[in-house]
Amino acid sequence: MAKSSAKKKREPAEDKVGTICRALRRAIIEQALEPGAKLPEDALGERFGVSRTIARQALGQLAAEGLVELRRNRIAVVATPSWQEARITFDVRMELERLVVRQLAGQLNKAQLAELKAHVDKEDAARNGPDAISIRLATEFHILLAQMTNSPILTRYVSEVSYRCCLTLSAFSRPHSADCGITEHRAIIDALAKGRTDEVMSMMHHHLDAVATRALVAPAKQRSQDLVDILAPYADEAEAAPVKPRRSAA
Amino acid sequence: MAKSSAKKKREPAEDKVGTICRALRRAIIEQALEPGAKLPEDALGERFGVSRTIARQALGQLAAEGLVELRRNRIAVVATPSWQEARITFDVRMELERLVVRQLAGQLNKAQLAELKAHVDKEDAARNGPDAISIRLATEFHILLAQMTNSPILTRYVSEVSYRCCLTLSAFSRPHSADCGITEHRAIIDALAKGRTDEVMSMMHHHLDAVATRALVAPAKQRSQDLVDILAPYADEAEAAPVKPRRSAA
DNA sequence: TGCGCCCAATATGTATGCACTTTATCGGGC
DNA sequence: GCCCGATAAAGTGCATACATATTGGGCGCA
Repeated sequence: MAKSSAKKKREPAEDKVGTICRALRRAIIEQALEPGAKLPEDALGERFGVSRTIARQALGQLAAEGLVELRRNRIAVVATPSWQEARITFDVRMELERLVVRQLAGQLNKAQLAELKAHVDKEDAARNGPDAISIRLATEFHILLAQMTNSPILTRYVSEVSYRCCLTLSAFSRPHSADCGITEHRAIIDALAKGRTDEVMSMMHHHLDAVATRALVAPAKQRSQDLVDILAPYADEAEAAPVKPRRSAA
Repeated sequence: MAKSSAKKKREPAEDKVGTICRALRRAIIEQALEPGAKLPEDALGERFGVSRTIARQALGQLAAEGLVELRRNRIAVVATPSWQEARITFDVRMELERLVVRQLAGQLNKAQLAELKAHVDKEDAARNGPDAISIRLATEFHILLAQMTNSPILTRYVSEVSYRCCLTLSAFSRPHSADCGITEHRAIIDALAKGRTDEVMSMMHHHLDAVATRALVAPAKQRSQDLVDILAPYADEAEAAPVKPRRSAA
């Protein structure tokens, strides 16, 4: 809302790379693109009406965010987070979001609080819709919080790690096990409004811990992954040698 | 073109983009490139013997890491962190590194401990050398720790935020005020070896807090920046006047 | 003298072409 | 029938070319 007010005759900044990135990000977190899905530069370029150059830049950016994997001379694919990485990813996210609410506690004005509540209402409305939408909205709630800190780097890190958690959810969690608790979101808003710093930090901690636990209770859904992914955790045991897991000829 | 025999030579993968990134990163954290320094694609390409395409990709990656600023249709420049961003950057770093040592406490083998000690010895040897080298080595110590967690994302985030802290140091700290305490590094290694998790987390916290405090005691050195940088915070109010909550500039 | 406009030099934004690598297809030997 | 090597197709790696935007300087006019 506030961001469109300062626009004058600002042309469509022509940010083609950003457009493609946003589209792909959304497709990925809504699970339209599952982990491992191929992303050929040609196809992307054709779909978005740009050349491979632009598609390639977009893929590069998403790779920097950890959402896609870029292998030399190979088709880029949607990243496939490993199970043990999932744990630490959620840990990182917990700490970052604790920082966010620490910054925000007691600092939000009425407009911001209203925006947050409106967003949770949207989550509520989408509760019975497809899982993917719920997950996206829940993630966007956390990103919205981060943006309100007015700190670019905190926003960037929280966004990235949240998207990555989304990806993890889409890789490991069973249907309906991954929804962010809407009630907890409301409680966090309330605690933020009242400026109870320690309390809201603790709430955020437990909230994300609950999400992680619900999602990672068991390494389910592994069946759909490639064989090498299933074997990855076992291969790690013997990682003392710098040997790289090579995919056996199928 | 059949490989006549079973000879499979692994080429050095020719990672040109990565090479340029590493070179620029190092130049930036050693303050050979100060914040605000221009980075024209042509010049980079010529210097590294590649085309603009590659130089551009490298700049894109560094921009994703927050080390360079990319403005549309304008020459890329080394990022100029703002003073209030510096505070939150160090906060993020503190939390991330607490996670690192939490993972590592009591888990390191002798070879790893020896590697850490050897690195601190290098820091010690460089103590009387140029500041830039000391800062780089101190930063690399923290990155080395992160790498030992064997977690790519933790490594990536710690690296990025550490580099960014370096950049902040180079922008704000006065000579000799920024050196990481070597004694504290040794103490951290010792506590890690003894597996005292809570203690080492606390030590890391205070260690980084001390670095931040030494570095950010006062917004000095602003004078050396370009005028536009000094005026940036004030310009922000002009262009986004409407409803944006204003942060008080020190 | 000083202000403002126009134009060339410079630099970025993007598409396209070519070389090389990987992958898929197909035919022959065991 | 199955495995293996050759060959074609597909895709990426990279450089170059051209279009467009910004910057700096010179010239004219008040």
